[in-house]
Amino acid sequence: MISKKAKYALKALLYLAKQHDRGLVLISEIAVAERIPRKFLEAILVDLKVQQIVQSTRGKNGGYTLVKDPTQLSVGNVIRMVDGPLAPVHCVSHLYYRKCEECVDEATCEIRLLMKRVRDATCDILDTTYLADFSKVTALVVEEEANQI
Amino acid sequence: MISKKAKYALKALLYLAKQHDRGLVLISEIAVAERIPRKFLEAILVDLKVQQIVQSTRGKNGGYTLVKDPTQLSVGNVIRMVDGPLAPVHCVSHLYYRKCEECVDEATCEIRLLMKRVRDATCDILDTTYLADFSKVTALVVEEEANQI
DNA sequence: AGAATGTCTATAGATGAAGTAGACAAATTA
DNA sequence: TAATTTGTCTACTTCATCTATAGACATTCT
Repeated sequence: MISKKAKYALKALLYLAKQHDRGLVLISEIAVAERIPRKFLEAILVDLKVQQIVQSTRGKNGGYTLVKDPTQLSVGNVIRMVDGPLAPVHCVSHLYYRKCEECVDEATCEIRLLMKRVRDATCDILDTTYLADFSKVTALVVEEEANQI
Repeated sequence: MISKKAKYALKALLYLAKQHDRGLVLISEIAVAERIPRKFLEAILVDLKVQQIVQSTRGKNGGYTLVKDPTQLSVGNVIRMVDGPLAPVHCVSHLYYRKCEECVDEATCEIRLLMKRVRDATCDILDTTYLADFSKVTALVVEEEANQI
């Protein structure tokens, strides 16, 4: 199960991707549109800013924008930033690998081999789906590209 | 991430499956062999008993056995019993379905569609892998079948 | 100066994970 | 029957994490 925080982060980023051509977007606008508790969203956006996914400007007419290209930012990426590993057990995670304390022999642990298949299947999906792959976003990206001509 | 409890449950059941021909197995034997805290394992086994996966006898020479056929008991089944849904979000779970509170329109929610793919991929693996599919267990099942001739 | 924004620090309640303690009940066997 | 060996039941603890909320503060624009 992914956390609400990760779901909120995804929705917020997707919203920003949709509005990308509009420039800065208010926290409260995102909060209302995506039904995310405002203060909670604030904290999430700060995290995403630290990760250099979004950018912000303070003061009047301030707000947030996406900095990372939606065609390069995968859902797996976002979830990992917020929730940590996608893998069902640490011992099959690539980026968050940790040995199981109780495991007698990792090399022959059959639970591990099974979980590795689950991890791979999950990552195959989430690491190859980018924000731009969501239809509303794609439409805008295409539109943007058209404008650049 | 699956819980330690679920991992312990799996390991304990796999151990019971391996020892199936030996009759009753002590909690403490499983605990030592699989490095599971004894009292914690006790609680897990009680749960599994309620779910009618295992059976127990009290008193001297007591212990636990697997009641359910290892060729019929899937890993997905076990994890669900302990941890609940395999799906990454409630709204794509079959057995634990729940609407997302914040979701504006479930039918067109693209995060949901993506998560559904993840759920399906996960379940495809875990619901078609049975305890008997683990090599050590299979070996014993085959052996048992041979003995029945 | 004042309004509209994001930022920072602190806190809090609920929940669940992971584990522990100890009295109790049942079965065996000496 | 008494002692021993098992599983059972109830209760508790500890710790972490999730999901927020409150409020003062800093910055920018007009």
